Amino acid sequence: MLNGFAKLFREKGYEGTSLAELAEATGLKKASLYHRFPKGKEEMAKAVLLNVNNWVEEHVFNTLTNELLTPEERLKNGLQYIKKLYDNGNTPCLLQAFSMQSGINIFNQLINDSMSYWVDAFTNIGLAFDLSQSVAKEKATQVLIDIQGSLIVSRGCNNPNIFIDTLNKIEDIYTKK
Amino acid sequence: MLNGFAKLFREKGYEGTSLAELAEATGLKKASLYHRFPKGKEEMAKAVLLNVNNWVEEHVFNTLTNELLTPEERLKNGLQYIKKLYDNGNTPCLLQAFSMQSGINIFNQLINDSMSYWVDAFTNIGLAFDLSQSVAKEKATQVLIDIQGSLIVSRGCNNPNIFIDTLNKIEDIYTKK
DNA sequence: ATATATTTACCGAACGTTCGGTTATTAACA
DNA sequence: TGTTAATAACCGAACGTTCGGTAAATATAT
Repeated sequence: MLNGFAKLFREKGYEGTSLAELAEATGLKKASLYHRFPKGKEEMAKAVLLNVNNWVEEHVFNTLTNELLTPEERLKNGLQYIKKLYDNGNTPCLLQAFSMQSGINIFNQLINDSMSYWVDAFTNIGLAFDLSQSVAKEKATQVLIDIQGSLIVSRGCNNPNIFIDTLNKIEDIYTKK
Repeated sequence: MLNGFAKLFREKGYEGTSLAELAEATGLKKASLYHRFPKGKEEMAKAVLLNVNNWVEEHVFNTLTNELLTPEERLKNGLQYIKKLYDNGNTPCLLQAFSMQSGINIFNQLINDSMSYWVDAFTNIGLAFDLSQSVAKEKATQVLIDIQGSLIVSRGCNNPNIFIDTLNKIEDIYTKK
């Protein structure tokens, strides 16, 4: 159910997704959604965002910090999950979709937290590669930029390879040099 | 007038911007907009996109290819215009705002062309730095990714410095190493 | 120069549609 | 039977758009 919502929100944004569409995606009727989400559309969007965050924590973050693996393995596996998250570059980022809308909006805090979370995750892997805290954070920020930017440029240029190539390059950022 | 539209579209997206807001931004009434833009909202959005493209061509592209300047000067000045275009990282990118909406939308072709245009512009400066065509294009794509990504991450982290730092780093990509 | 015709710019009001959200009723199930 | 889930019907408000008509500006003709 939340996955169906996510697909809509990612591709159409918050304002661009109507309750009619959200209802159709679930098979339920519009009114029935208010039984599950009494606070309406905003609650649905937040639920989706939290759900994605949980997936990211479970898969990406837990992988990047899994001390049973070597740093190289953590990074490689973590990036695989990211590739999956964005469907090889064919799926827009939910954070983008929600941050681009309505000027100062309701999701700002959640988005801010989520981004910090991503930075933390990659700072962690940087530390595993024996980088200093400051360098690790610098690289982590660049990884975020690369992911977000390549998603946009991939889509804008109709070329998912740009996203794939970027993920490969991220691996090099840590392992080579 | 188009600048007022641009501000709205950039911050609220296409669907998120209403005709009432567009009218208010001009001082005209809603109905009057249809005198200037008979095809309505879509025509307004396209006019804004073309207007921005013209600005970019006039300032960014012309600077990057100005043979009266050294490659270093072209790059430095071009980046200055980009900094201005995005108001030091405080203004979202119109291409992002339009590409993120409505699934497969009406602007896809225009967005695709605009992105190619940016890649061309930076491929050009790469060639001025004596890079091969393929390496120049590779670097140009990365510049696009850096700009688009840093705009998103800057905003997401409430830290415009991320955008500024990225522009500085782009200069290094060409001038150092 | 003056009066007339034509075009341009603008606006109030209303259009049909869709928006997010609510209420009253029915169906399902314990 | 009593509680929960789902729905049909409906709401006011806002959406993008259209239209009839007015005022201002421009062109034409005398």
